[in-house]
Amino acid sequence: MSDMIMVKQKLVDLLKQAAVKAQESGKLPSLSLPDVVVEHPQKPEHGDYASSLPLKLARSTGLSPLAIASSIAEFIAPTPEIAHVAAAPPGFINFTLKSDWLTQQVSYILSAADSYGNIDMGQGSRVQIEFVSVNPTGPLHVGHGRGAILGSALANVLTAAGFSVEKEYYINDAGSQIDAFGRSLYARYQQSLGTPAEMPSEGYFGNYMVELAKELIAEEGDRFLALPEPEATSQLKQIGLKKIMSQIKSDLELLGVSFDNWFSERSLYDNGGFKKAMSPLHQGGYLVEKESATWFVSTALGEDKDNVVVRSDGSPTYFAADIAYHYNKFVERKFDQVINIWGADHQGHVSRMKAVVGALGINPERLKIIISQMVTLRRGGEPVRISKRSGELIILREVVEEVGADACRFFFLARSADSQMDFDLELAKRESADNPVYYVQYAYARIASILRLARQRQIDYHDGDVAKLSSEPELTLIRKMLLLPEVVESIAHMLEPHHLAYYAQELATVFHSFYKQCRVISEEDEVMTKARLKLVVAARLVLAKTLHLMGMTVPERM
RNA sequence: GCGCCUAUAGCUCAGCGGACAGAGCAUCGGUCUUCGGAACCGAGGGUCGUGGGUUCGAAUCCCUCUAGGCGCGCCA
Repeated sequence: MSDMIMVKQKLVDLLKQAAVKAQESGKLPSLSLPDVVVEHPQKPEHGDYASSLPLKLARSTGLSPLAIASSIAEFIAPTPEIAHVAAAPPGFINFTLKSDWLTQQVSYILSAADSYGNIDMGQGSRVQIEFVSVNPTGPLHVGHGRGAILGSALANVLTAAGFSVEKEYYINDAGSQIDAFGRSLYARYQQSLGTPAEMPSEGYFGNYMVELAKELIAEEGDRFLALPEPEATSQLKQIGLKKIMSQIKSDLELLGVSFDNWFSERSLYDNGGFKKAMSPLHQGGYLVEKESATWFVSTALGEDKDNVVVRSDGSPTYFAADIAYHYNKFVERKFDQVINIWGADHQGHVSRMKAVVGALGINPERLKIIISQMVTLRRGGEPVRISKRSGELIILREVVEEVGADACRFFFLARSADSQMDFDLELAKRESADNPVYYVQYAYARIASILRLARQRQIDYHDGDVAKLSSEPELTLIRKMLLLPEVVESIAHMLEPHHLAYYAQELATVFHSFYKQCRVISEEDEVMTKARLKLVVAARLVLAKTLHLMGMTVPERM
């Protein structure tokens, strides 16, 4: 529960009520109201909130927008938050918040503490967010890092928005690519032991496979050479998978990304989940036999082609597994909402996945798929090929170790998922001092430093009077702090965590500006010192919350 | 050929139906006796890729075209 975010909602309600009263009084014709939208005006002189409702009503009523604005404004009931309401040309209604209400919010933030910014939008409904889910056939690369950061930040925000969130990694431990991985590993194993062996054409040629083979030799010796090939391949595959997975796990940990659940694709076949999921599709007539394979007739649902579910050799496709997996998410585990974060190369699967979810009798609206566009990696302006199969791949770990997890997180979060981005390692290192990460974290370190001084001087400010905060830099800072719940709400609604990075930067700017203009600890003015210390503590809370939502650290010093 | 994403200030990007289009970096010019200058203040810089349309109102919605990226397997 948050008073702040309620202000916006409260204004919407006030506007609706005022419009109805205006209608009852005859000043407005009785028509059904459009959606009432309240937003933040760009210009401060237009107040804290504004609505263009009168402009929207102008056409249907035939009245001038400004006249409508005046009529409605007249009926806005007084509230403790609002200083004044104004009708402004061409037809806006502007609201300005009361200064004393604003300053009072500092106390509110202090009492809310870590929970400030949390809202009850989700009301505990269950959301599963599945991300990364990279095939365990090689290390993570930078693009995977983008999805990882996106997913974990989004999970943080959704949690703050009152959803019950579960983060999941889907392990593709079945299928032909995993078999190719096993055969590749076997070949490298043999080669390392001096036995000539040929890599499969669909194999994994990265150097990490050679290293993996050597590691296995060091740990297990040459005992697999004695086994028949299928047995050796199968055993090596299992051991290799485990090793790669633990590598992936530790790479993610380095980035500060964790999961609640690691879901094995193979388990869908082992426990009958696959068969269960197919049955509603059979019953719905969505599966047909064609060319001795089983197809999902997505064309019947408006797709441009059908998709094979079971191959002519009887083995299920990746798509089939995905169907079973989503059946498991929605039907077995009963998530209210499922969010998948996929790379741009999976974009073509979005519509058929939604189609199949619909065919399973689940409202496709409950499945949200976020596509994160490609990251192209550069070094000194030169593009670096990112391919699991090239020997020269730049792995995520390397990047994180070079620029740091915080910088990675901020950088990846600072742009929307659907824009592709270039990431130049040289640039990131060379310009690290200008990195916005430091700007934002510096604001936090400054706050920490002020509070250290206060502690050192043993200033007791618990009785500080926030009502003394009245200057423009102070109120500007408070206004910005009050936006956090709205940012959380907006991100939870749009599933666009990049707004966090912008908000963090704005908050830091406003704080730096306040700091420059308002001396906090002053020997002459004890009253002001105490009031401002309260403000600073509140600012620390808000900044820390923002950075934590981004998954970043808060440095006491830097 | 079809589908998805992108095109906004010199650069990197926000804004996605409302009031003169914003930020960071870069450029130029200012601010330092006290809490951390990794700071602050200010200036210049944009016919929002093109051409249509819808609307009282479009960077924002629809269509055309152009350019770039990614997909379109009985791979995953």
